[in-house]
Amino acid sequence: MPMGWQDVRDEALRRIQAREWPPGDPIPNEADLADELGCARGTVNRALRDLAEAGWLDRRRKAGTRVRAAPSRRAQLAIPLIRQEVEARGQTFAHTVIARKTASMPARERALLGTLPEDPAQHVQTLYLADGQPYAFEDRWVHLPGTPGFAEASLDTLSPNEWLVQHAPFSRGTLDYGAALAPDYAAAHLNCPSDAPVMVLDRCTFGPETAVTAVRVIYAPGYRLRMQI
Amino acid sequence: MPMGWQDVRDEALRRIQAREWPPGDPIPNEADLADELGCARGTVNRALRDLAEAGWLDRRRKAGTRVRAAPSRRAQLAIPLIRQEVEARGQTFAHTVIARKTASMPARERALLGTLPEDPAQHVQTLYLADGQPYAFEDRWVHLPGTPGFAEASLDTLSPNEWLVQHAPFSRGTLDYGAALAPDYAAAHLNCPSDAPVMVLDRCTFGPETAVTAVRVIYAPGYRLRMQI
DNA sequence: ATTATTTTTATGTACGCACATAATTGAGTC
DNA sequence: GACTCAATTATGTGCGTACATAAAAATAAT
Repeated sequence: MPMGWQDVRDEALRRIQAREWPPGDPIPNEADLADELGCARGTVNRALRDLAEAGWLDRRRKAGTRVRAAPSRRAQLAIPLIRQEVEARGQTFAHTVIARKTASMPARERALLGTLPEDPAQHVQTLYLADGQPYAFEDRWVHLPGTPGFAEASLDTLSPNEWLVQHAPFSRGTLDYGAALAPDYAAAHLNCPSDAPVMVLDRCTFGPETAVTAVRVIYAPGYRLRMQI
Repeated sequence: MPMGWQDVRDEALRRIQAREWPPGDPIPNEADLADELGCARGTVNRALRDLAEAGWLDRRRKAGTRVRAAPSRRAQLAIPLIRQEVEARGQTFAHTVIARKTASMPARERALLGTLPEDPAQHVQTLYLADGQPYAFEDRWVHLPGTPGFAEASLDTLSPNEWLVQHAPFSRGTLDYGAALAPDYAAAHLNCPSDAPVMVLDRCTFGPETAVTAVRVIYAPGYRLRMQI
């Protein structure tokens, strides 16, 4: 029974964790390892590539493969739609569009997205509910040149979040979490005191060509962001 | 010049984003795509696997490959040592161990780690500084059976964070961020009012065999958690 | 019709080979 | 010694083939 790449991966990880391959040290090259473990170099390559992506190894052409001294492990955060987030907790999801108007984008959002003052934009405020209770308040600016159809879209069945995910191709973005006291305008909708500590998410989304949207999400008190290594 | 797997990946992503392959629909199989694009099936396989890992596609044996209707994209958060986090901002890093004593682990941490009441443990409180200013306050319980040598380790040069990363093999863990008002005991050290909103990180770490440590990190006001899609 | 069994099929993985590429090493030169 | 440039070498990638595996589809049995 030959070794699969997952077996090679597990064995290599064992040696790293057991300090047989100490931090900072180079490990044998792919050909030797393949020889030792009795598999093809391609198999070893895939296993080590996987460990490198997970942050255990540093690989450079010719320089070889080394065990990372300070393993900067990567946590993966699956970014779900708010609907999925709520429904995964077994609660019913709903949303209400509180305000929506076409206007010119404020300087802060323009700076984040790199858009022009004259670009048409739309401002949408939405409240997300879980089992009827406020879950998050969203303050969103949509860059209309990057989101054809949004200006005319009804947001009754699809939330702005969902509409954009389904209709606006997006390729990259940034997420920026912080803690703050609930701003007055959000606290009113979230049904919480305005001095409650809340998580605030600033998110920018870009399509392959142009900016899509800048959002500030203010989560209700008690929200937690969970992820795994 | 033949297509590399990254080219295939880009072309497939373009078709997804251009709705040539609409959400929910199956895409051509690997063999046909390879034929069409003029490359080997392995190349297509790697490209599509990559897109599946990034959340764009759903793949199942025999069922084929489909475009995800609701792309649950994944953000990657590189979890750095606090030292690296500080130094990356161009500030000097320092730490102070405020308290350290061997004691039995409280029920809350025991529940998180799944350890026994009689297991020896150590409690360490540390203040992390950036340019001399408080950066984060850490309240840590270390499970000694999973961290041989820690009980006797000096924490003068290496912070608990660094010591554990370098000496204790860890394989998986959980991260849990939330917002809270700075607790009194932390506010005193962080030099901030006790009603300031702060980010709180609860982190559990497990080695291949046994639990390693449970930490609560209270970041100074203004801390932001950044990541990218 | 329903259930059990076989066939089919798309993806998953492995192998061996070849060549590309980057970066270190070392030789040669001033 | 410092610099230039070529040889070396470990990883990165691609191809064609082969077989494994899971699950859908088709067939046979009840």
